[in-house]
Amino acid sequence: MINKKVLIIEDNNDIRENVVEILELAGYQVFAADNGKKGVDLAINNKPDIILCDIMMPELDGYGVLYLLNKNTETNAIPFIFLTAKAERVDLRKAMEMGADDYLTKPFDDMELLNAIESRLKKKDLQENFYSKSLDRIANLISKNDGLGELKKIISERKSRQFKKNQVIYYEGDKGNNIYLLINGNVKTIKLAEDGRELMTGIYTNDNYLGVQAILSNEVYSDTATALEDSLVCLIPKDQIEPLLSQYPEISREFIKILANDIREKEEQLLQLAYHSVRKRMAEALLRLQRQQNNESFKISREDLAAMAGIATETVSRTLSDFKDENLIDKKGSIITILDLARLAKMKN
Amino acid sequence: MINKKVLIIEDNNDIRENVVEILELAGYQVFAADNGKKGVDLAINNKPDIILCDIMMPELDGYGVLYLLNKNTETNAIPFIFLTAKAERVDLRKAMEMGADDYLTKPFDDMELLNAIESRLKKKDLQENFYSKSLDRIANLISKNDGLGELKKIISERKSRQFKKNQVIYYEGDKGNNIYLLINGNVKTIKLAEDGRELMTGIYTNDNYLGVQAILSNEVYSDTATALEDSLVCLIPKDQIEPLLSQYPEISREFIKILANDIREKEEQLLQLAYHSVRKRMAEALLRLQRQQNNESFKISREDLAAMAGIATETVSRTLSDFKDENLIDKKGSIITILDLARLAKMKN
DNA sequence: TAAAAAAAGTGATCAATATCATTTTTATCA
DNA sequence: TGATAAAAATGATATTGATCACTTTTTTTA
Repeated sequence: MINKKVLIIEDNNDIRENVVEILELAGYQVFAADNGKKGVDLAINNKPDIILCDIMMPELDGYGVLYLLNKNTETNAIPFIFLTAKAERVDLRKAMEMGADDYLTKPFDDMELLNAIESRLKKKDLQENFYSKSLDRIANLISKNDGLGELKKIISERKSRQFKKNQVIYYEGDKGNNIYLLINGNVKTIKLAEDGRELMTGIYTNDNYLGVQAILSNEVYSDTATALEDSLVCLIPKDQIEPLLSQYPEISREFIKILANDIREKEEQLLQLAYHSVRKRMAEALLRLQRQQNNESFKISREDLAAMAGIATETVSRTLSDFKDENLIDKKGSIITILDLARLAKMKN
Repeated sequence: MINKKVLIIEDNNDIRENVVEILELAGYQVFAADNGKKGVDLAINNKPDIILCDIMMPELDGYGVLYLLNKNTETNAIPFIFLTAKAERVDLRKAMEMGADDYLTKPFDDMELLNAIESRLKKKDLQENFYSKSLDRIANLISKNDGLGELKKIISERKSRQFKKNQVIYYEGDKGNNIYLLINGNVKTIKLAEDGRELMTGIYTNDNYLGVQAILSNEVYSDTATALEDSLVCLIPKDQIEPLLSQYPEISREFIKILANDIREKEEQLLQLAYHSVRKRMAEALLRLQRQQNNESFKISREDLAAMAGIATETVSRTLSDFKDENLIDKKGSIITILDLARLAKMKN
């Protein structure tokens, strides 16, 4: 087996050299950088299997490193571990939402370090394993004719990428670079109103494509996609999609269907927002979740429900309580179970 | 010049024979049917230039004849004149909205009959003339490469069809048979809520395509398209579109763009419906109309405005009155003029 | 051009739901 | 596990915009 490559980015010489020593002893091939900029360069040129990175650094701090590596399709799937002093822990949450996979609090001992690296590499392996298994399912979805075969090939050759709960996959207004195929997990797309309230424009699950509209129309993303739970995603770059579209009409057809469906759903949603009561909109949102998850039980925050139905969170709470009293649903914390699907669907107001 | 062909459908022998006699004397080639069914057959087989049709008839009444001929792409562009007894005038309005071009009240004299036919044929000629002139404009829109050239050819070979104000072009739930290219006029698409209120999902003007989503996804129309004013439309049948899609990726691309745009607009509308105040939604609707018509002044009913913004007509009246007081708009009857575009666009609530 | 019909506008009232403030429950972390 | 933070629920209140009933204006038709 070839030695795994580790990149350490850390400005403190003592710590950095110490880490290099330990890792080399443990049999890893180690690259080291003493600031963020050099670190990013090393990452891009050497494609390490895992990256350790300090937060407070001159030139480019750890957040910046993570941000840059995430933007790059060649490096965004590499596991990323932050090294942090206790004081910096406050804003670590944001970092985790940006896509960091783990963090180590300084000072850490040898075993802590080695365990963290090993377990993260193992998780990554499991993930890739899972991805290649998922490809069979996807292969079945994409029927067998020529053009779609090409699409399948591209998907199977791409690396998957894990997005953590609440991590943003793309932002509204970002230049569209990828179509995202959701292998496993749940993702919402939202639009932000001027006053900061958000409206959920879509909710996606296994085998759904995200960002199709922006890529195919050559525009920026028109909404923000956020993982509702840890989600495994395959990124299909625009420049790989485009030649397929001109060559294989079947692929265009496939995407046209996705878009057309999207329009139908959005029109339905429009009608609901315009004229349905809050009760009815709540019911519709619950049914949509049930359909999406293919399960009577699901976990969702009141905030997300509010964004789905376009109402206030307090009103969501009240309406859900009413529904529970009427034995339409059951709820325990953030887990909601639909008890009477038929009656929920027939709700008049 | 070849004699124009006239079809008369009338169960009363005296009237029918009299009409045949007059028309033949006037130099028309005349076909006659004594009931609706035979009339429809004759129309389909002989492609008359104009059809005269009684309303009250055995077998199939005049409305049924009009309905059937409208459904048929070969006959739906033929001018259609109703012959009606005074008593039947009450429900004639519906007939006109179904697409009848004129009506004659029985009894009518020779000159009335001949004038009606002649003026209708002349109008039809003018319309076709206008259509072929419009084709240049459309040719410029559709750029020059191969596939789009094919599309252009199809459009230029198709007959145009005139829809009258308030006439329905297609209904929500109808099997999608055509893409409609709006040559001239204004069309709205609406969805009907269970309680009968309608929400405008789109508004279309010159050079816009209608029904694309249904045709490309092979589904039924997801909304109802109605002419807001007399509108000239080119019908492009599904079976002519489909081979183009598989052959020419440029055409798929063209339609993909249309769909993607549609999604963007609908998402924007969703956000507005969800969180914007009535004032703001009214402002957005007015701006949308201004953009659409490319003119600060436009004619629109309070009812349509209500359907656009998803609010009650009375509230539309009130809000417009407020806007007028604030010198944002001017209004005279159903004609609204935007006075302060910038301030309307910046409206906060 | 007058009469009739339709559309638009207005006032009063009411219901739905947002908002604010607070309490209770659930989830997270050392 | 207990402490702390976050999420959910609840109560009181305010506001928006729908609805109903009616008047006025505009448009259509004979």
